[in-house]
Amino acid sequence: MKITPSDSGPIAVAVPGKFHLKLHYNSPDAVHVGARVKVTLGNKPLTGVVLEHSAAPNNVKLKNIVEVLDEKPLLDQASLSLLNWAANYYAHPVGDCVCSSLPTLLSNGEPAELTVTELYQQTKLDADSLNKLEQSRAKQQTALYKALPREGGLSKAQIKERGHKTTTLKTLLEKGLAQVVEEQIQCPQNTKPSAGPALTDEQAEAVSQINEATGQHQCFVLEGVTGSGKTEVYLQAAAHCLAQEKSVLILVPEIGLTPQFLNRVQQRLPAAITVLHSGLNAKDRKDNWLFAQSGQAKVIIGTRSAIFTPIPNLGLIVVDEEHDTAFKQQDQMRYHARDLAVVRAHQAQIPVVLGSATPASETLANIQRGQYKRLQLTQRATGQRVPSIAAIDLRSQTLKDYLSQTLINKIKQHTDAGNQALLFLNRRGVAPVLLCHECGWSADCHSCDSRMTLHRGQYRDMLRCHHCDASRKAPQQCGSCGSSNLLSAGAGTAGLEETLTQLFPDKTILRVDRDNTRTASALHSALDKAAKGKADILVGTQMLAKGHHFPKLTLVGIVDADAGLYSSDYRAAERLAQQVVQVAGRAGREAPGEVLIQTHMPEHPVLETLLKSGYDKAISALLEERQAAMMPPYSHMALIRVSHTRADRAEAFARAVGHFAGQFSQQANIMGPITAPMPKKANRWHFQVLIQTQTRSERSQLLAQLVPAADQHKLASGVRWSVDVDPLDLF
DNA sequence: AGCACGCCGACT
DNA sequence: GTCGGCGTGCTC
Repeated sequence: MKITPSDSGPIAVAVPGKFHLKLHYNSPDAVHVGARVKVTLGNKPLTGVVLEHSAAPNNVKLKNIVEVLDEKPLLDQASLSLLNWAANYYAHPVGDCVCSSLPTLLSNGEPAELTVTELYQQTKLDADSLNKLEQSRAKQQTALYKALPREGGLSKAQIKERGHKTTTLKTLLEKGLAQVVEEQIQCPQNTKPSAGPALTDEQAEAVSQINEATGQHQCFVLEGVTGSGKTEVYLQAAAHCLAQEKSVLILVPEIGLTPQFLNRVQQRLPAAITVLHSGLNAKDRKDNWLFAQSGQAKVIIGTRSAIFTPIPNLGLIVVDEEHDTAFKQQDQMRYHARDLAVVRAHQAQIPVVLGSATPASETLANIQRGQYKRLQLTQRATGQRVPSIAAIDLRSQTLKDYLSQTLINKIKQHTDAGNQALLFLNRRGVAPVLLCHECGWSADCHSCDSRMTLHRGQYRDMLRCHHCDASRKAPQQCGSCGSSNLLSAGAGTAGLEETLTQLFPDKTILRVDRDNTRTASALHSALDKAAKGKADILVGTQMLAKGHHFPKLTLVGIVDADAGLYSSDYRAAERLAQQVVQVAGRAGREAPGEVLIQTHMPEHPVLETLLKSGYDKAISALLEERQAAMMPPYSHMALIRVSHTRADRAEAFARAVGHFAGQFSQQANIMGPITAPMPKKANRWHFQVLIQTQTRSERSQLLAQLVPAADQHKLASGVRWSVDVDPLDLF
């Protein structure tokens, strides 16, 4: 590892907050780059991180730092390089980026030390006393005495775990048979890993390719259908990495939703393993982070923020379910952890594995460009059949709250056979679109090549274009066939649960979505119920598509595919394709399954290709469309969102942002300002400006000038604004 | 981002 | 006469 010189004198310090220029201080004492220092900003005491030893800028008198908090660097060069790269790419202040990468307790300035706990160990006994104890009637005390180690010790929790009573411990302590030692807690070590199954040929090939890349940069895309054993490939590659004395970082979308993944890694790898996610309390988070930072933990499993963790001797990064949008941070610095994983692996010259059954379009584009190497797992390791997928043409069918008779009959058939049906609602983040029930026509913008979204009004519904801000009254008749039977896709499914209850009075219906399962425990108990087959019909959103096993599930109905196919959001079709394949993976784990997709547009190219030729071909078709339209990943976007309590102020600032953007780049395509899809939210008015460039460097140069300029603008006061580089949604 | 400084309306 | 509204500008 590179040794950072410790030096006194002027230093650049990362501090939290919106400072686009680096702040400098003077350090009378020697201090390492990456160490924390206590400084005062204005008259506020703050904890900062030393970014570099550098010459003082002109015309500023440097303050002295108050105190050096870390004798050794807390962040290593690898983490600082990544944070620097990210700050630049995502146009976010470095200081804020660096400080918020630390666990709160450490960014608050607490010492970088592991929590000290009390451990209990046995006291040495001479042969006589030991004999006496063993002969006595105190069986529980004897058992506990023998269970306690002589060196190190067990925590109270571990003692309880092993079935001893705390009162027994108390007695042992009183009798002087046990004693307390205080020690820093240690990263749990898996000493007896269980063996994994034999690999299929495809899995073995994938593992060997990853292993061959040890010590050099290569990005692999592990593409495998649900049940094809991607996890097994990660585990074997990780084991190989560990055998080379190197550490492994595994990123997962949400730890809470995949406890079985965590358990499996913990049981299988012969290493000290730690986890990093937002569900941990502050203390655990700090300890686990320090396990990783100190090199004690060799396997780090974490959610997106774990990408910034310093890990000495990192040898491999795995990103599981790489297509998952949870990897994109949606506030502060809007980074994508998968993309940063690739950057980090490149900087460290190590392999990275992106795993998914449905790789994101940009990932497939990178394969096509020859940037990433594809590893495919085509067979289900368990040998089950992949469920059949078909579309139901809704045009002119009688609908009962968006349910077709075809689907209702199928639900009856499957549940009567004692199996489960899952009805999937694709509502999240989808703006409703007006479409004709008779012919499938939809309302398009007259001046753009995009779908208009439907806004429910008090007197008359309005159509609005997200791209050019044009709006007009919603028509009463279809623009193609003249029918007055118009529907709003993406809405109108609210009563679905109720309708099902009426249709199937003798069946148990379970609804799982964010509205009725806010907490993790509520979700778990619901999923548990579902998995045990205690519900006949499941109704749910997103969360049901992820990682859970429902053994009795044989029918999946995608109720409202139109919301994805007709959406004005250019990514909606991709998301629908992913959801279809992901939910299909839930069906037929034991019995053969079937997936039915309700739509007014069965001839939609993405859907048709998906059903006929599979996911990859569907995304390829989609990528061709994007290339023709110069949409990402063939161009590069940055979305600037602006809000203010006053609409005129928000719009004026957004206009200024657009002007700056035009000034700083002649080539960039600047769209807006337009009103956001929800113009007034929480008493603030929202506007946005979309910037599109040919190259990434053009965009980052533009943003590097734009951000500080806009920040210093007169109109900036009272404005909240953010930059979203590579936005997932354009609203 | 905070936070102080500063200049104009409704209260003891 | 002041208390406090938030507009403006600075923080190494």
